[in-house]
Amino acid sequence: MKPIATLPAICCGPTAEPLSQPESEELAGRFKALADSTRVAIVNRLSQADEVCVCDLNAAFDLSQPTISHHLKILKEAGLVESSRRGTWAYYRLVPETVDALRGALGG
Amino acid sequence: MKPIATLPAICCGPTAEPLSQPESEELAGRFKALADSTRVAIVNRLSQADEVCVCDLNAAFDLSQPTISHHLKILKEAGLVESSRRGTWAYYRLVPETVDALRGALGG
DNA sequence: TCCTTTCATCGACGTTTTTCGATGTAGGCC
DNA sequence: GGCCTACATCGAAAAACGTCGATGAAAGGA
Repeated sequence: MKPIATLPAICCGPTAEPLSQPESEELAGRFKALADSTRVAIVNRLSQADEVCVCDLNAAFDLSQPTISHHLKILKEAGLVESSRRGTWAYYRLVPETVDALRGALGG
Repeated sequence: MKPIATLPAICCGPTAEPLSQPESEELAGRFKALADSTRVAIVNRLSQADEVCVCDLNAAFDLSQPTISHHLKILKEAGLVESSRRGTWAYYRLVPETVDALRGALGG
């Protein structure tokens, strides 16, 4: 999914204007990234630290390592998360701008 | 899904605290209701009027009437929408408290 | 009463998603 | 080089999801 350049259109607030179909799809795609309890929990965890090692996530959830990797990929493609490697380890962190934009889409 | 009694826990903001698994599931369930472009478009439409007749939604989307009904059911179960019947017609409207709570869960 | 209209529900189908084990890749250490 | 660790990717199985046509239920009119 392409990064959020400008603030996305507002979908649901009192001042919302009609959404084009591509805009609806874009918003739905980002909400889909949060439509899984594991991914919500991962984002929650990332929001409490500057960055988190994948190894910690693997230990924190009762899921296989490929499954965690899969969820991280979905979050990254949605632009909610970014990663960097240092040595053997991969660290993930939240992209606050995307979270903010998503919150803005809900109005307010 | 049970109605939002208190404000839900914050999942993703800078001040977020660890989420229990039921809390993650509850949040993910609400995001899932918005994880479809048709439902985003329906919510967008509802946000622009006090209430909307199902017949108008059927006309506005290039989908079958059962499909629209199905999406409305999902939105209603998520607490994002409520409905009432007057005569033969059913009218749906947004539940702003739920949208606000969801926005609050994203931090801010 | 019978017919029409509006909407919800049912049953089925194809697609997408979640999950796993197996395998691949790359870094660090001996 | 050889091996171990950390992580990503692949391929497959099961579950969930979106969609439709057919049917059901309830209201209004002739």
